[in-house]
Amino acid sequence: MATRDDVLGAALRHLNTDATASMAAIAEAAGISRATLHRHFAKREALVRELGERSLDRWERTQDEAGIDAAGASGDAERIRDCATAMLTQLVADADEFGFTLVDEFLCTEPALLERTDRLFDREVAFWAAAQDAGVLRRDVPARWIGHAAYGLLVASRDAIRSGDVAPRDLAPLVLSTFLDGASA
Amino acid sequence: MATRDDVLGAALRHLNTDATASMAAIAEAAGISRATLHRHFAKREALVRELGERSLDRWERTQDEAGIDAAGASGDAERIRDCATAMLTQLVADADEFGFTLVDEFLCTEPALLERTDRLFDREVAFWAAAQDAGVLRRDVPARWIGHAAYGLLVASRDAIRSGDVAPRDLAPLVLSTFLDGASA
DNA sequence: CCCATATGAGACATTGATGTCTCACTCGGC
DNA sequence: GCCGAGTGAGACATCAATGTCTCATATGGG
Repeated sequence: MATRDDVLGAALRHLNTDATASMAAIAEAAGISRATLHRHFAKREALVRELGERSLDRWERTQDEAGIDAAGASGDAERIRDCATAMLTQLVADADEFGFTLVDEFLCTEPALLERTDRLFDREVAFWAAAQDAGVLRRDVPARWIGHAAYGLLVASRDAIRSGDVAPRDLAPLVLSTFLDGASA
Repeated sequence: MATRDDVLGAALRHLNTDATASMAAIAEAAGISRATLHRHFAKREALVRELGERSLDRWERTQDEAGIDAAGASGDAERIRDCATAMLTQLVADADEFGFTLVDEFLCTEPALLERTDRLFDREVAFWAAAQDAGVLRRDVPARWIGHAAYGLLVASRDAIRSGDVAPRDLAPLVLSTFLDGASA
């Protein structure tokens, strides 16, 4: 018997390959009937919203485990650099796992999720600002732009994996190094 | 009387704010009736596909006008750097105008468009590879990754504009400088 | 002024997905 | 062996969007 979490996992994997999949397709991918899927999640919205929540849970956990608040507050350059490295490395893995939530249309119209996204983004931006203050990141660009750039590189990393251009294993250092040092020689 | 191009333009602008807009919504945004919209584009697919084509036209034109083939073949570092700057600056504007085509689900499932996208991407990657050979870009990352990273930063630029975090006018230098030099101090 | 063309309004059939419900089955524990 | 919770299969109503069609209108050129 498939547990709710199993179903959620299968749905996530399938939506990662086709973000517009119908309930029927999701059920089939999860190896259960459409009726059973509806017993777990009354409406498609509820399923997708829950995946969105989990994605944000993961993002928040990644921020927590990297300790961005404490690291930012410390003002210690070395510590901030390590923290950024740890967080981005984990975020690359998260982006791979939660792929479709990065760009999903529906999730961008869900006020509750949107607000939480903003909160997490702001938290991250505060960290980038602290990194600027500590001399780890350049000060001549807005901290919010740095946040967007990091997001963009995560989208790029997902794309690189999907198109088979980069092995998942090599990706994190690539993203990290591009984020910090750019593409210039 | 709204010309076909007017309709296409209005559709593009509206789809940039809501990529899942119905034909009814698009018609209303274009200031015409649903019937007239259907006279211009028999099916929604046809409308979106044409916008995809135009987006690729623009991408190709931007590559052409920047002269990436000749610049790449020249092997001249200065020339390549200027070319990259010109192209990326234009691509930021293109990404703003053609926004939704960057991430649209449907366009990613249309074989014809997909193939053309690949061709243009490959062409650009060849230019990045030439930039590596000329010592303009670092050689320790795959050229294809550089291509993905550039794409990711375009997504980021669109995001930054939409969320109002960066003025459109400031965006190009920001993207360019982040692409080349990264976020590091 | 008249006519041809393009349009708007709206009816209509179709389609695909959604969400609800029933009924029969099966498998595991008692 | 029996019972009950969970399941699958499938019927069913609903809904939103699509695409087609008709007809009345207006608008602009000749």
